[in-house]
Formats: sequence, C-alpha cells, structure tokens
Amino acid sequence: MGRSPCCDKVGLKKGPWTPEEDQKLLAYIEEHGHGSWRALPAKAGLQRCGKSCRLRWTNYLRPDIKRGKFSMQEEQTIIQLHALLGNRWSAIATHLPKRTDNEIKNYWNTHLKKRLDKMGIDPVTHKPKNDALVSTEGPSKSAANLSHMAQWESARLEAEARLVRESKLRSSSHSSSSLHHTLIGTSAVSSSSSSAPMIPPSSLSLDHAWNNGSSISTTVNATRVSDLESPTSTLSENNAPPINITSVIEFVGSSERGTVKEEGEQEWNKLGYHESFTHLGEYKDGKENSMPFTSSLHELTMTMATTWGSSTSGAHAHAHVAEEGCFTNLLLNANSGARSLSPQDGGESNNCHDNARNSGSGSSNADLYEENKNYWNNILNLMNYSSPSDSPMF
DNA sequence: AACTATATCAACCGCCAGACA
DNA sequence: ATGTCTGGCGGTTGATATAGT
Repeated sequence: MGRSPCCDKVGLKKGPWTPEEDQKLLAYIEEHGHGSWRALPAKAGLQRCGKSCRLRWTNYLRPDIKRGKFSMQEEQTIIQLHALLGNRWSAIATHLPKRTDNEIKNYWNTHLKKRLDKMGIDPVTHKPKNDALVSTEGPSKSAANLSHMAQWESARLEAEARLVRESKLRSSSHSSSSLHHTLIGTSAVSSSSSSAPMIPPSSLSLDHAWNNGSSISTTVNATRVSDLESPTSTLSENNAPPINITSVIEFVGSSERGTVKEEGEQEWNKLGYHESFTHLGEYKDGKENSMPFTSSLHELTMTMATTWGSSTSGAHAHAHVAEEGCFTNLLLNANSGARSLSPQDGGESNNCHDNARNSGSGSSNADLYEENKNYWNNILNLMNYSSPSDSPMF
C-alpha cells in the first residue's frame, strides 16, 4: 500500500523561496509555532507543501543556525565523525551546534570528500586508497572493531535523539505555542551553547548507565530504557565499548571552548595540529585543555584495534576499557593522545593507551601505529598547508 | 565579451520508522 | 493486526555563481 503524498501537489509552488514566503513562514511560526507541518501552509497562507516549509525552516530560517564558512575545527570534527558514523548527517549535525545536516552534507560532498580523495584517502573508509596494511590478526580486525564501535555509537545517538524527542514532547506539553518553546523543542541538541547541556536531564540515567556498566549487555538491561535498541553486532558483546555520552558531548563542547574564529579565519597551524603530530612526545605547555582537540580518530581506531583485538576473550582488558571509557576519553584526551601516539615512546599515557600497549600483540600493532600515524599526518599536514582560501585542491 | 566548465548549495524526492486510529 | 499519517533522513537534482578559455 503506497502512502499518500504529504499534500496535494496541484497548485503548490516549488523551487526557491521568496522573501515574502520566508516572512510569512517566520511570522506564522513566531506566533503559533510550527505545530503540524501538514496544516501549516494553509494556515500561514503559503502555497507550499508542509514538507517544503519544514525544510525551509530547519535548513534556513531557524534562528539558531550558523551560516558561513566552516571553521577548521568544524572540518576536523566532520571528518572524524564521518569516519565513525558514515553518512549519518543528522547524527553528525548533533555534534556541530548550529549547523544543519543538509549544510554538513553539502560541505562534505563539495569540500571534504574531494579533499580526502585528492589526498589519496578513500572518503568512505577513511583509509589510504592503496592501503596494503594487513595486520597479523587479519585485515578486517580493526575495521570490524571500528565498525562495531560505530554501531554502538549509532545506537547511542539514536537513543539520545529519542530522549531529546521525548524531552521535547514533555516540554511542549507544558508550553503554549510560543516560538520560544518551539525553538527549544526543535533544536534541543543542535542549538545548545557551550554553557547549556546538549542533552536533556532524562538522558543522564542513560549516560550513567553507559558509563558505569561493566558490559554492554548488563548496561542496557540496567538502563531500562525501553526503546534503546541494541544494534545487531557482528562481534561478541564483550567486545563492545561503553559509550560515554557526557564525554562525547564534552568533546564537542571542548571544541567550542577555544576561540573559534568564524569565516575560515582559523588555520591549522594555529590549532597546533601540525606540531602535535610532528613532534610527538612533546607537550607544549603542560596545561590540561590548553591544546586544542587533536586526538585523531585513526589513533582511536588504532587503540581500539589493539585493545579490543587483543581482548576478544579477555575480560581483564575489557574491564579496563569499560571503566575508563576509552573511546570517548580518546576523543577527549587530546593531550595524552598526542603524547602517546607511538607505541614505543616512553612518555606519559593514559590508561587506554596503557591498555593498548599492554595488551597489544607486538609488531603488528607497531606497524598499525605507523600506518595510522602516517595516515593522519598526511591529512593534517596537507590541510595545514592548504587553507581553504588558497588550497590548491579546489 | 561570449562561451564553457566547474563549484556551490538550496530544495526536492523517495524511503523509512514511529505514532495513531 | 493493519493501514494511514507524519516527521525525519539521506541521496540527488538543478539553478545560480564563479572560474577558465
């Protein structure tokens, strides 16, 4: 049974919106909230379908949208999240406040994908195209781990989104149709400022459970989140990392703590990417959070590969992972991450890296490290030498 | 100046999942 | 249990802008 169209297409306008239409839509939503998108066009006096109105609002008219060029930090975040989540633009957008999924998608397709491609990196797998790396555990081991972790991250994001929706419903049930409430409700995640929590209080229990569970299976059971669906995993449950929602949020928030210059004024070298990866082991000033977010996904993948890969049946190593929240800590602990990228260096390291090292399987892991290091050095160096404005890649 | 190629991005389309009757 | 409605998502298109010849 096919579904009926969202609205009667006959006589409805399509194509670019006029300022007058924008004004009508804005005025209506300011006064009444959007309510039912299907019913909105008639009420607002627009010859558009509800879907078109919703898109126009969410992608363009919403007041909490940041427009203009993406900062280097935003680019970095997109690349890393894309490596983790794939083309899940809405999920990526939740980690880039004030950016819409459509905008991120466009930016990826027109800028970042091409850039990675020209660098010889497969924008889908985020691996070098001529990747000949084959670990002794098999070529798919780390990929499988990453995929598995991505599944959990995806599930977490979905659960998070559901909780946001629930919170939105709750808040809307207590509100009139004022724009204020509408805005809060429709952008509970993406509109958060650095001082505002990105997730509703209702998700804290989930966060807590994710953080404290000793295994995914018990964690999920303990949360009693009725609609939290576990993804179908290709690995045993014991390999799954706990996901720290708060940490992931902080990871995004931390990227905003720094002075983010708009309109592409930032440069990679100002962020210290180049230095952090070319002077491994050095620690600029020793202050926590003083270095911008430099943790690489590839390093993360590497660490997961070594940690999980070597602990497939090792409860001990897994317990470490669960307790320390390695995944998100890696995202967060840029400093220690940069310090301890090499498996051979004698510098400080966090527990995750200790785990990776202690449980690693020798030379194959070292090779993997080298491969990963080269991969991200490539990305970061190339980006460093090619600011968007003068990039030879465009 | 005219034409063509390429880049950009707003908007559309089709599909899906959840809610609801 | 089933069908319909609705909102949301990701892929794609097409109009416009810009660069190159």
